Formats: sequence, structure tokens, C-alpha cells
Amino acid sequence: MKYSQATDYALHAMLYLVTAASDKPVGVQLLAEKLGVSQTYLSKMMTKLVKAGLIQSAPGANGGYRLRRKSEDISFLDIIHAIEGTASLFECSFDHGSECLIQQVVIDAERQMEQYLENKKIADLAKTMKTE
Amino acid sequence: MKYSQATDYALHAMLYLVTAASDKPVGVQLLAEKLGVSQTYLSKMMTKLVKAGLIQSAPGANGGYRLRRKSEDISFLDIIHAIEGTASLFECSFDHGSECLIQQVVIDAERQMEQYLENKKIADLAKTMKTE
DNA sequence: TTATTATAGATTTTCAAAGTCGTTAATGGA
DNA sequence: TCCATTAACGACTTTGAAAATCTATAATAA
Repeated sequence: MKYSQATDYALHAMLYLVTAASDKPVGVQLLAEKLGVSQTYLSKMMTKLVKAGLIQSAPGANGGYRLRRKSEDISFLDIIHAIEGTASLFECSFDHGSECLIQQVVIDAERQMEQYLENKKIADLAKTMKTE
Repeated sequence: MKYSQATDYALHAMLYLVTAASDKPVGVQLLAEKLGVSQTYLSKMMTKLVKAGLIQSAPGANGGYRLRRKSEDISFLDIIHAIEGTASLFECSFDHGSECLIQQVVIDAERQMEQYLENKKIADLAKTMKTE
């Protein structure tokens, strides 16, 4: 089990948007260059982030992406969910009559991780980077 | 990102071993029948559990599998690690000079989940099932 | 010795992630 | 009004790991 590379891209792209000046939108071209990944592929992640309401997009000259909310209000979980979806990471494939107790345990464990990721904001990272 | 179905099989197989009488080993044939999965495929999971030291195997007539430790000493994390491996579920693919701060956050989050899974023993489940 | 059972390796199938390509739509500037 | 720029969309291909099967081998009890 692993987080997709797409999530890695998205997290780094978001971090870049935070550190970039907020008035000038950043295009996928520049973004892809900075990260060293394919422009067309990265744009798919960006679109997902837009649909999740985390960033704003503008087409045309001087278009690009910018944050939609304050960076203190964007959590790691927001970004991960935008890319990976919100489905549980464990699904019992057996047909017990009632609820699967095993599944319940793993889902509870997952919830622990999610709470941590929910409390970690992208702004925290930017702060850490500056103070180092 | 999802836990593999193999993990699902392994967890259920372990649960069955706990509830089964401890003196008579359980063969993969019976186990596969109970779970409704392929015998040859399930045997691969069982072999992994053996190598992880969670269960004991015996070939030949009246052979099969039995727990190696007490069920209070076998955690969900033990089983999951035996099947999925112990690699981190996030690996940054970029080459920053130093450590990747993003990766650090996700790994810390993962640690939260693992602690929960480490504290949940397979014996807890068996207990819950009886009291219901 | 024989039936039984686990182990091992090779192989195939399946499917989602990773990535590419071409087209369309929207916008600002000339 | 036209053009360059940029995001969005859909179809498609490639890649790789999970899922599953098959066959052969080794170990053990009766």
C-alpha cells in the first residue's frame, strides 16, 4: 500500500503555490518545470485541486493557479483527499451478516492518521521552511 | 491507496485460527473453504505469516497452521506488516538537498495509525465476538 | 510406502496508476 | 477582431504491481 505519486506531486505543487507571491497566478508550465515533471500530467492533479476548491484557476494570458483559501485553512488531508479520493483504505471483501469487526479496527486506525493530517496545515510547512 | 486484499485474507485467516481450538492445526484447505477463497492463493499469505513468526506450520498428515504466540501478543500491525511489508506508505520522489518536510509529515501521520494498530491485538477481536 | 499437507517457482491475468496526445474552451492583449 | 496563452477534457497507451493459477518439490504421520 502506497500513496500515489500524484499525491506527491500535488503536495509539492501546493507548497510551491504557498511560497509564491499570491498576486500573480502560477501556470502549470512553470510549476511543472520547477518540479521536474510532465506538464500534461501535472495539470490533471491541478484540475483535481481546483475541483476540490483548494485552488483557483484562470485561463488565458497571465492565467494560472492561486490558492483559494488561506494557507492556514488548507490541510494535508484536504490535498490528499482531493487526489486519492475519500474512500476508506480498507474494505472487507467477505460477506458477514453484520459489520466486519476487522474492518472497523482498520478504519478506526485510519481515522487516527486522518486526524493528524487534518491538523497539519500547508501553512505550517511554509513556516518551518523559513525558520530553518 | 488501499490495503491489498491479501491483507484482508490474512486478517480473517488469523481470526479463524484464534477462534479454532489450539491443539489441532488447521490446514489451508479448510481455511480456504471457510473463507471462500482460493486455496493456492491463500497459502501464499499463510507462508508469509509463518515467516513473520506469527504462526507455526506443520506439513504432512494432520499438519496445518497454528498460532505461534498467544493471541494477546499478536497485533493487527504484525499481520499487516507480514503481508504488506514495512515500507513507508509515502516516499517523496523529488531530490531536495535535505529531508523532505512533506514526507516527514505524512510519515508522522502514518505512525499514528501504526500505533493504533499495534495496540489492537487479535485477541481483542475474539473477545468482542464472544460478548455479542 | 503412501496419502497428506506445506513450500517454492514460474506463469498468466487483471486492473489501476502513470503518462501521452490532440482538441476544445476561455481570457487578455495587440 | 484576431492571436497567443493557458486551463480543461477525453481518448488512448504504457507500465507495473496485485491477484490468481498451475506444477513440482519437500516434509511428515500413519
